[in-house]
Amino acid sequence: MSSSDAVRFTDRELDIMTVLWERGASTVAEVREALSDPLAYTTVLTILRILEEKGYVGHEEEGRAYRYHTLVARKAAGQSALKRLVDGLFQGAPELLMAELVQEREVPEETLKKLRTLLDERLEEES
Amino acid sequence: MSSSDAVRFTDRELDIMTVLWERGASTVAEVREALSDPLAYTTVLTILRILEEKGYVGHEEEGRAYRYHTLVARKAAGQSALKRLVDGLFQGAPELLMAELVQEREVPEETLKKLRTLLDERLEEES
DNA sequence: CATAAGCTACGAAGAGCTTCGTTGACAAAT
DNA sequence: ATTTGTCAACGAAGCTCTTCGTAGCTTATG
Repeated sequence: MSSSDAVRFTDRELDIMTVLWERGASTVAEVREALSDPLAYTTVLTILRILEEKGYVGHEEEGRAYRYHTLVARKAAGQSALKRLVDGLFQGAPELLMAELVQEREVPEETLKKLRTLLDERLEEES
Repeated sequence: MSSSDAVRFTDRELDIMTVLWERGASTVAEVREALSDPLAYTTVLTILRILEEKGYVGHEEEGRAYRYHTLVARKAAGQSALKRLVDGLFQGAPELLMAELVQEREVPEETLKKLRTLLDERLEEES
């Protein structure tokens, strides 16, 4: 069953969570520097505070600054978003989404082979 | 290559688009009735008008009412959302998303087998 | 003809998102 | 000791989303 999370990020929140996931715990200044869009210091701070309020990040004091860290795994966020996508646009049927991906032009053969391996493994452990 | 759409719906917009995709062209009253949440008539109308303004639906007069129809295929919306998801939460790597799906508990064996068939076909036509 | 019913158009109000300026605290540099 | 720099807190402003009430039009119904 797993928990009914509902982890969800706005566009900007996701930008910032991504920095935290990739860099690890960071200060406001560090996050700001890592972002591709040039945002004001206070803007980054504000969003970090909102993320904290929502329970997605936490912080520890480090000297006079805060160092923020994630409280949700990227994987959990991905699962949650994936479920939302399947439910919302793929009629709750994961296979429709899979088919879409498999048939997409841009996936290289290499990837498809890896996926088949994965699938085979999964199918074996099924029985 | 395809076009750089950026088809994107808010929660409520998606609710209504879904009705239109599933029922086909519909009047405001019909959409309203098909929705699971009880919304005021004008609320539905407003969102349909917004969707039209954004270019996602069109309408034709039918008697004194309008009949709304989609201008974007559900498939296109799905592809667009899928790309956004992969880029945003799966590091641009579709195989990560696929792995997630394949390893999910809830996908029945039947589905996995179908998917492998699909994969095999795709891999054959590759060479 | 008057009234009721069914529509669309308009606009407003509250909530959330995004952005940033200003303020006030504290420490480092002159 | 005064100035400069770095930081968090606060709050405001503009935008979108969501919801709905009211107004105004047109066609049936009494």
